[in-house]
Parts: sequence; C-alpha cells; structure tokens
Amino acid sequence: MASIRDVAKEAGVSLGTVSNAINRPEVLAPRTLRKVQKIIDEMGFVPNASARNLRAGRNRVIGLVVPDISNPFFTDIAKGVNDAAFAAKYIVILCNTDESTEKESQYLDVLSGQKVEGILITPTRDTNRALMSVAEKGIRLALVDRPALGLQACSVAVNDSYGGSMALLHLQELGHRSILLLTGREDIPQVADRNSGIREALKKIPAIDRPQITELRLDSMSALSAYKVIKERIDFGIDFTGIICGNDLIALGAIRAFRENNILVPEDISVVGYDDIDFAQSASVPLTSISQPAYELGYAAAELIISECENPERHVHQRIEFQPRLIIRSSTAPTKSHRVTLKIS
Amino acid sequence: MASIRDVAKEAGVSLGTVSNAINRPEVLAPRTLRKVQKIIDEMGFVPNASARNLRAGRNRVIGLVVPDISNPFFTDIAKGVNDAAFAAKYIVILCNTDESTEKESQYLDVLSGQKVEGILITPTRDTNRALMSVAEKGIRLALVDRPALGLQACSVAVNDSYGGSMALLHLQELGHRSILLLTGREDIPQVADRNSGIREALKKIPAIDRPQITELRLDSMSALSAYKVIKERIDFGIDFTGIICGNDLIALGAIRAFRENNILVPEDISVVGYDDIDFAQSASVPLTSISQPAYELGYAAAELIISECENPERHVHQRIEFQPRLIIRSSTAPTKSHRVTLKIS
DNA sequence: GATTCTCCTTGAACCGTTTTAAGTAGTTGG
DNA sequence: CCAACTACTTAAAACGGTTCAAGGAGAATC
Repeated sequence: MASIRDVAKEAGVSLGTVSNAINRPEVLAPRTLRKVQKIIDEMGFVPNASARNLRAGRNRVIGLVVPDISNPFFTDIAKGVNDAAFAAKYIVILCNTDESTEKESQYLDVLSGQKVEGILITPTRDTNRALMSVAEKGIRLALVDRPALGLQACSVAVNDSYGGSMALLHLQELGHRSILLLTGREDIPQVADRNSGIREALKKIPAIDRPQITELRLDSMSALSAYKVIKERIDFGIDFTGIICGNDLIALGAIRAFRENNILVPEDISVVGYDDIDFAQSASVPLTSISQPAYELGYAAAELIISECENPERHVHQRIEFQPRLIIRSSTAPTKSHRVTLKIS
Repeated sequence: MASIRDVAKEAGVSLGTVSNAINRPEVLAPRTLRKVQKIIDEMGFVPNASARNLRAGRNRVIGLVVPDISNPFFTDIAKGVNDAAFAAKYIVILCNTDESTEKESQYLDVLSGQKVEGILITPTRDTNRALMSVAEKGIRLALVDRPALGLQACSVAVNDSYGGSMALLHLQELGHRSILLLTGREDIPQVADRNSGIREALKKIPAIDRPQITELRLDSMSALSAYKVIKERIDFGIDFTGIICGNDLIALGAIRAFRENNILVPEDISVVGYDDIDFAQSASVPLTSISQPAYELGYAAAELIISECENPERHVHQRIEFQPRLIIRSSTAPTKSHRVTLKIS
C-alpha cells in the first residue's frame, strides 16, 4: 500500500511537501499542490492513521461502552453517538459489555491502549476500578445516562428519580395498591435511582392511599429473563395489580408470559415499561412507558466529549439532564378486583 | 501517560526487554519477567496501539459497515460480530450508513485510513466504486447478508430468493390472489433477490391460481416510511388481500397505519414480515415473518474475516449460506372477501 | 583456567507520519 | 549589484513501539 514517500517520489517533491498538501494546503504553491493532489488521487493514497496518530497524538476516535446493544434504548444512543461523531469526522469503537463488569474493564483497557480521545460509557455498576483508573490516566470520559459521581467528567443523564416517581404515581392514581417492581440488580445505578424516586414519592402519599411495593430483581434486564421469571412464579404467593418494569424489554417479556397464562393486560394487571422504545407503541399491548430521549442522549454526550477533545483547555465539565415523560398507552388501566398472584421468595 | 521507555527505566532494564515481557514472556528469565510486570502494573502501563500497529502492521481492528443499526436485524448482526471479535481480542469500529452510498464511501475511506485488518459490510447497493477500490487496495473484505459477486472476498448470506418464494407461497396457499410487495429500492441487493425468488415461484404456480403482484418501493426501509406511505395511499386504487414486506419494521409500520384506519390484520389483510426480529412475536399482531439468523450471520462473518487475518496465506475465500425459515404467527390468515384498497401510482 | 554453550539482555533500525528549523530561489528596493 | 525580503520547499527529528543481530555472563566441559 502506498505511503507518503511513494507519493513524494512519484510527484518529485519531498515527503514534507506531501504532508503539507494533505494538512495545510494553503502553504503550498498552487502548482505544487495540484501536482501532488493529482498523484495522491492516482495512487489512491490514504494516510496511515496509526502513524499520524502516533506522531500527532490525536486520532479522532472515541469509544462507546454500553451494557446491551440489543436493547433499542442503547441502540438509539449508539446511533446518536455515531451521527454526532460522523458530523465531526470522528469514528466510534463500539463495546458491548453484556452487563458484565469484567468485560467492561477489559474493553476499557483496550480503549486506553487504542489511545482513544474519549470514552462514552454507561457504567454497569456504580463503581468500577477500571473506570477510575481510566479517569486517572487522564482519558477524557463522559457518562451516558448517568451523572458523573465524583468523577471529573461530563455527563448526560435523564432524571431517573423523577421517572420512577411518575411511574409509581400513575399506577397509584389508577387505584393500584399492590405493585411489583420488576427491575435489575440494585447496583445498576439507574435501578437504584428510580427506586429511590419511587420511595420518595411513596412517602408523600397519605398512608391510606399508599401502595404496597414488592421488589423482584432480574439478573439481566432482558425480555427473556423477565419472561422466565414470571412464568416460574405465576400463581403463587402475593397478589399484584400493577408492575413497574426496569425497561420496556422486561415489560414485553412479562406481558408475553402473562398472555400465555391467560392473564390479561391491562384488565388483570397493569404494566408500566421504561425507555419508551420504538416498539412500545407497536406491542401487542401498546406499552405505557417512561420516555427517555435516547438518541438525543447519545448525540449530546458525543458532542460534549468531542468539544472537549477539540478544545481541552477551554472545556469545562458539564452535566446535562433530560426530563423523562410519561407516555400513557394501553398497558395500564384502573384497577379492578382481579389480581395476579406471583410467588415471591 | 507512561511509555515503554519509562517502564524500562523504572525497572532498570532495556526497552526491548519490556517489549519482550509483553509479547514473548517465555524468552525472559522468570525473575526479570516478574520485575518488569510488577512495574507495568504499578505504572498502569498500556502499550500504545498506534505505535504497535505502525511497526507490526497489525492492529486487530475490524470495521463493520451496516445500513441501519436501529434495525434489530442489524443490531443482532453487530452483536454477533462484536462477540466473535471480542473472543479473538479484536475490536470493532461501527459505521452506520443510513442507507446512503455516500456515507458508505466515506466510511470506507476512513476505515482504510485506519488500516483496519478487515471490513465487514452489508453494501447498500450492488455496486459501489468505493467498495471496489477498497478491495483493490488489498483490504480484506467480507460481505454480510450478501454473496460476494465478483469480489475476492468471503461472504455470509441468507438465501433471499428462497425467502421471497416462501413468503409468496405462504400467502398463495392461504388463497391470496392480489398481493402487494412493500419493499425498498430495487438496487438494494436483498430486495432484488427476494423479488426474483418471488417471480420464479410465481412461474411455477398454475396460471389459474397465480396471484397478481404489485410492487411499491419505499425510499427507506423503516417503520415510519412504511407508515406514511400506507396512510397516504389507503382507500384508493387497487385491491389487496396480502402484503409481503421488505422487513419487519416495514410490516410493523404498515400494521400501525392499518389499525389507525380500522383495517384489521389478518382479517382484512394478511401481512408477512421479513427478518423475524425479536419484537415480531410481541407485536400487536404477532408477525408472520421470514426468519434469518442475524446473530449467527454476524458471528460467522467476523470469524471468517478474523481467520483470514490470522492466517492470510492459508485462507481460502468461502461463501456461507444460511437458509431462512418461515415463521407463521397471527398476521396472516386465509383470505376473505375483504380487500384493502391502496392507491398505486 | 581456557573454551564452548546456553540463556538472557541489549542496542539500533525501522514503521509512516507531523513538525519545525533551515535552506533556496526569486523578487524588490536602494 | 548587493541586501533584505518573500514564498516555498526540504531535511531531520520525533512519536512509541517491535524485532533481530549481536553482546555478555554464567555454567558446563575439557
């Protein structure tokens, strides 16, 4: 593959001149510039990014680390990131951690080896030593869907606590008094925040109208995992009239399990999702959900980190917070006497 | 940030020894190795991938170019690619082209500048000069969801022609005689192949039972685009009892438009999707669809290109073909007298 | 004690760029 | 005709690793 030397030889100029033709065309005599560009085109020369990066210490690469790219919420984030990056001539290395802290750490190491200019991450857990060490190494970081707790970093988040409280109040107003929280592990930051929002909202409700909350944690925030858990536990134990799910996939999985057991949503049980993914509206029971602007989240985060890369000295870390919205569809309804019984260990 | 020289100085060895500690630990005396590794850990040293790549000519990076990452079909492919890459210690640069040939070309240029070891691509159109020129530059290529026509490359594909014919025969057997093909642009290879499969299947059907086919092309293979087109054209023109869609998103968008106009699926019109994305089963009307093993497609493609990277001389290009399957759910049913009328220009 | 081996370690070249100081024409002014 | 500019162009030094020929220190052999 052609190098800058080959081009220089072919064009009869020095290697520095070719470099100038590429990076600072204005310093060259128009004739020289034309001549060099012609040869570049003819030879199909593309500068070697590694060499360039090595020398210049910049590479216009950012890393994106997400827990589950199959989840449309993160897909939309990824799309926003990609679009913002493309507009600024950056490229994105996609890292999917499958909600595993170990994979997350490994990817962080790889990214720091790649000397990416910045990392966009939705951490799986609140604390991750690898993340800290990346921050210490001085790699620019931006947190997506998460405020930057204690880290020197920008963050783009959605008010999870408010989102949780909206979901709860919605069901409470519909008359639900026994509600299941079907979420992920408590050490997932978003889960913890929404739960605390729910608890705070609970406190403000007069005791007599206050719903009973039970929590059930899934290992993985996927449709399949929710489906299995509901299937296993249906028909035993405590009664519920409403469920608040950690995300829409969980809601979809739960609804599928209910349907297979002839439990009707929302007649027998109301279900609230989270994220308002595109499919929420096309679902068998169009989902009531808490909408988060995923694409915008990703786009904003990428813009933030890119602006930091372009202008490190003038940059000040900022925290952007979006507000979630409650989207009411058909999966929630006023409660009736029907209750769904699940076995809770 | 620490370099290999800093580590060498700190450990009191030469720079070559540190390099050996990283890349060929077996040549070092155990004591030296331990000493160096200790310093490496202490300093949090991570080798600079650019420098390494520049010298070694390898970087364990592959590019993935897809038309629409929001489409779960491609998300699943991306996940398969990522998993295979991670297992082989490769990383993936994600490029989303929004079905634009121009973006595709730009990304291909960027990737060749990055000197990625291989590119996995689902080309948006059949011919793309940029793709040809990448191939000429000797960058390893693998085609995903597409056979390698004329290109020196591996390919992983699904038998689209067979998929198309299955969709057609399914509707034909249900008694449908007036069918709409709601697809993307004809220059999208998959679209063309499925159409040709449909035409071949048609020929084999006795004239008396042969359905009438009308084709309607969408600019973009998205739910929104399908929704809009159906909304616009509903109630005018030709009658249909069945629709074969270019993918599940299109099917979902169409169904939504129908529902808003009180047209029932499958009672008034049968709809066949394509891809069998996860949501197809949870959709308002669970979708009959042609299932493609997207994750496996991506995984296989990545394995193929990685094996080529690891063993260029022993590699022979291969073509893997998966077979699609017809998944029958509730969006198709035997035809009745009802017909849906759409205006076709 | 000298010689040969073995096992490690070292030094230097090189990968393909960017960058900057220095060099070379050609032009202008005195 | 020389000096002082101006406008380009060039040569060489990085950047941070990998690799390999060559060197050095013990151990084993005679």
